[in-house]
Amino acid sequence: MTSSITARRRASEQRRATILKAAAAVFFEQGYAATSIDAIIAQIGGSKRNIYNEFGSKEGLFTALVSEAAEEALEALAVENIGSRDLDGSLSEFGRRLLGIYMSSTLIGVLRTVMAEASRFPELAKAFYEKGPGRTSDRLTAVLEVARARGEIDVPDCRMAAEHFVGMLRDNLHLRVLLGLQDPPEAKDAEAIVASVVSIFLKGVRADRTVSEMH
Amino acid sequence: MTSSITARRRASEQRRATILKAAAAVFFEQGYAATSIDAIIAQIGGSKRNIYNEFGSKEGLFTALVSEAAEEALEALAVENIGSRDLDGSLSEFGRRLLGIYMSSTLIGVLRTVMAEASRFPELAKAFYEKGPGRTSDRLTAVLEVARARGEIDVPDCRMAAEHFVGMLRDNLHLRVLLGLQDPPEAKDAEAIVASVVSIFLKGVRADRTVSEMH
DNA sequence: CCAGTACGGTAACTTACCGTACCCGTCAAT
DNA sequence: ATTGACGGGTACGGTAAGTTACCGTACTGG
Repeated sequence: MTSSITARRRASEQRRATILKAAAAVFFEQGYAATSIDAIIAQIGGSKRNIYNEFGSKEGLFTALVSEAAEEALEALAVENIGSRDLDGSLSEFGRRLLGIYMSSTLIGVLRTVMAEASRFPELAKAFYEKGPGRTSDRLTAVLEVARARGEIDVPDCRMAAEHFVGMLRDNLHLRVLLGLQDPPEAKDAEAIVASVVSIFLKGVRADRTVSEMH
Repeated sequence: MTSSITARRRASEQRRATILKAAAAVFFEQGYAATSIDAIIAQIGGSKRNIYNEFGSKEGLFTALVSEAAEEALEALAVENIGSRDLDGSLSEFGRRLLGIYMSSTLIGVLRTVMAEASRFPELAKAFYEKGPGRTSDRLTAVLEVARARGEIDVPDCRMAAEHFVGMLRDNLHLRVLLGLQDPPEAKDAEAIVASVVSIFLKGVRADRTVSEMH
């Protein structure tokens, strides 16, 4: 009895996941308006009732897709506290994760569609920003403020510096990937990028030796 | 006789410009697929024959729009050589212009649509990148290499550093503007951002004093 | 074994829109 | 003044797509 109920629920979740996967492939490739429900169904079989029963409408499917994809991609950031080590280690770890996420095909697709549909789904854009890049900014700002309090760095505005740091990771390479002109970098190249970013940034914000030697 | 011909040509160019302006408003707001020719005509009056006579098709109108809008926005970068001053001045000037362009409503719209439609119009994405961000990278890389040859800076990879620099200008603030969550910064705030970026970057890449004092 | 229900497939309905054709007014040249 | 070309407005063909009505089916509970 209950087993059949849970079996049904499992099947339903399975269907839901299948739909979302196919929807991601089409929405993230073609954009919202150019994507047809038929195109999604053509990938997974079945009929449109599947989608309308589960998500109610095209908008419902799209918002569910973006929310869940963003959530999934971004949760890698939220797991544990990163600011516990020294600044170099924190920034490196931060950068590694951030770059990996930004270069993931999921987040590339989310970025493309969320930017494109920002005027049609403003609340989606807001939710995405706050859960992802906004939270990242907050976290990194806090890390920098601790370092500033310890006299390790010397910047007038930690938030601005934090935003510059994440910007360095979304540089022209990231833009080329977004534009489909290049594949995401291999792990080795990504590591080199993070090292370069952290090196320049750290040297750029570090307090002068005279100051850091004061304590 | 000839006066009427030139008058006609002027009128034609006027019409073309009017169409492009209205097309920009709609395409950049709604995206390619969601934009209807009727919506563009509704803004400027006239009939669709205007558009089809001038641009042939919806695709033709779109590619013409993106090409010309990008060209217009990006030509501010190409005017004169920037690397003639000292590095600080060059980077500041570079940053000022770049930030102004990236925050302009025109380029915000171009970025949104070019990213979204990259899979449908790959050659458009390529042309945009090469004329804009790619050229910027090249230019800045050259500036940095000159500075490195003079021993002013010390970085392993000037191109990578250049890309990081432009990335710093496209930080989370730029993302918020792209997502429609915030208006572009006022001139005063933009100046502060550029100053912060140049300060951190310059300090981050500057050669150690022991090295720069060697000559 | 039977009634009820919920789900899935077919297909139709309605709308939107690209691209084109037609009709009419306007304006210029002879 | 007449004629002809051009452009505005409208309507239409064809197609594509979002959404829903209808119906069969399979599974739940007694």
